[in-house]
Amino acid sequence: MKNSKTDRIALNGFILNTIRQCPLLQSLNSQDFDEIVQQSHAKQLPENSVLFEQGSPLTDIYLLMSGGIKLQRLAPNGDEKVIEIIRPGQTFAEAALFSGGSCYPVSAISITPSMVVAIHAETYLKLLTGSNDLCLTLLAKLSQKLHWMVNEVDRLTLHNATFRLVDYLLSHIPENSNDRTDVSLVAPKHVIASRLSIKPETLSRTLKSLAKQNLINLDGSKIELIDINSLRQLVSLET
Amino acid sequence: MKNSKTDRIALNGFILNTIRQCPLLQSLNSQDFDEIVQQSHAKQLPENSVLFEQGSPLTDIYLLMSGGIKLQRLAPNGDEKVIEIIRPGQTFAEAALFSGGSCYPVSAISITPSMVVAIHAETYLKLLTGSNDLCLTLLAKLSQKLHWMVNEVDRLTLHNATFRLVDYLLSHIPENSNDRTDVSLVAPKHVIASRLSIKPETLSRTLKSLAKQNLINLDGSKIELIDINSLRQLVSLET
DNA sequence: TGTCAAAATTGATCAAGGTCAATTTTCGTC
DNA sequence: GACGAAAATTGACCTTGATCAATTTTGACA
Repeated sequence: MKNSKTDRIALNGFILNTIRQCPLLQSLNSQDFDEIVQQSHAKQLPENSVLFEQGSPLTDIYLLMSGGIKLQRLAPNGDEKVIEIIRPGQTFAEAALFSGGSCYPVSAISITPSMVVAIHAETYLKLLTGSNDLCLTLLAKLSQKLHWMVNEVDRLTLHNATFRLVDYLLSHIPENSNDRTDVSLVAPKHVIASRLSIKPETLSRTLKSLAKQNLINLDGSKIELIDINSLRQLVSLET
Repeated sequence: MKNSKTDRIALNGFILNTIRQCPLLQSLNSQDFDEIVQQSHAKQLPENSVLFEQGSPLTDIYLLMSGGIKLQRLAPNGDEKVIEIIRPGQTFAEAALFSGGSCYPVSAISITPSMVVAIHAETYLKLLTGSNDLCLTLLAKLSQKLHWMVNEVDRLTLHNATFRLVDYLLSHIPENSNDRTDVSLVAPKHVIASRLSIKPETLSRTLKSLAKQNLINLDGSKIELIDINSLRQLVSLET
C-alpha cells in the first residue's frame, strides 16, 4: 500500500472545471466554492490501493475523476462484499457525513489506477450549515441513493443470480438501445461477482449459460449483448 | 379497504405534543410549526388497510402514533417483500420527498389498528427550503437511514437465515441486558418472515431449532430469550 | 361456544447456488 | 517470449432454504 501523502497533488484547471460541475458543489457561490477548493486536493491512486477503510474517521468526501473504485464491507469473519462500484464522475462517502460518529461505513479500494478529488468534509459541512441550496442538493442526492438501496434490497431478496447479472449488464446500455452492444466490465469478474452477491464460480457458469442460449457472446472482459430484447424480457418476467 | 377520508381526524392536544417532539419537526419555530399543523391531520387505520401504495403520488409524510405499519415492495410477479416494520414514534416516507418524481417507493399497510399523523409533504418541503436547521435534521435522518440500509444489505448477503433471525430478536432487547427476557413479536410471523427475507416455513423451523438448543422458549407470539450470551455469540462469530 | 378462515407447523422433496479441488487462462514483469 | 501469480473456468458434490402438500392451531365473530 503506497503512502497516500506522496500522492497528494494540487488541483489544476481541468480538475477545477470538473468539480465546479459536480452536483454536490454546483450550487455554491464562487466565494464558498473557492473555500472548498482551498481545502481540497487531488490524489493519484495506483491499482489496488486503499483510499479509506471501513471504521476509520471520516475526513474527506470524494469525487472520482478517473479509474474505478470499489466500496466494500467487511464481515466479522473476514468475508468481503462489494456494495458499489464507483465510476468516474460519481461522488462517494457523502452519505456518511452525518451519522455514525463520522466514520466511513465502507472501505474504498481502487480497482484500476485512479484519480480522486478529496473534499475536506469539515469545510463542506460548515458550508452546508450556511447554504440552504447546498442542503437541498445533498438531500436530493441522499434520497436518491436511499431509493437505489431499496431497489438493491429488492434485487437481492426477490430475484435470483441470473436476474441480477442480466439486470447489471442491461444497466450498462442505454434504456432504449436495441442493437447488439459490447459491454466491457469495469472490474475483474470476481469483483463484479461480489457486487452482485454471487460467487465467481456462479458468475462464470451463469455467463456461460446465457452464452449457450445465444443471448450474449463472451470475449474476456468484453461481453457482447446479442439479443437485448430477450434479455429485457428475462428480467421483466423474472421468477 | 375503508375509505380513508372518513378516518381523517383533527389533531388534539396529545397528538400536538407528540409531533412537536418528533425529530423531523422539533427544529421548527412555532410559526412554522403552526403552519405544518394546519396542513396535517391524524388518521385512524383499521387492521390491514392500505395507507398508501407503491407508485402513487406522494402527498404526505407520516408519523406513526400507535399500532404497526409494514412497508413493503411488490415484485413484477406479485411477490411481496416487507422492507421495514414501523413502530410508534417512527416517521416514514420522508426519504421519498425528493427523488422518484415524488411517488411512494413502497406500500404502507397497517398490521394492527393504527393511528398516524399525516404531514402535508408540500408544506414541509416549502419549510425545508426556508430552514437550514430543518434541512440538516433531515439530512442526518436520511444519512442514518442509508447507513441502516447498508447494514441490511450486509445481513442479506453476508449472513444466513438463522443469523438474521437471532439478530432481529436481539435488536428487541437493550444492548447490555443479559437476563432472560420476553420478546413479543410486533407482527404476525409471516410478516416477520418477509421482513427477514425468509419463508414462513423456514422461520418456524429456525425458531424450533433455536428452542431445541435451549436458546429460546416459544409461546405463540411471545418468545423468551433464555441464553442471551449464547445468542450474542451466535451472531458475533457467524459463518 | 361453535364455526370458519387465516396462520402456523410439520414432513418430504427439490433446486439454486455455494464449496472444494483441479486445471486452464490471462496478464504484468523481467 | 518466458515465468509466475492471480483470475477464471470447470467438474463433482453438498447445504441451505424454497416448495408443495397435509395437518394442526389460533383467533375473530356470530
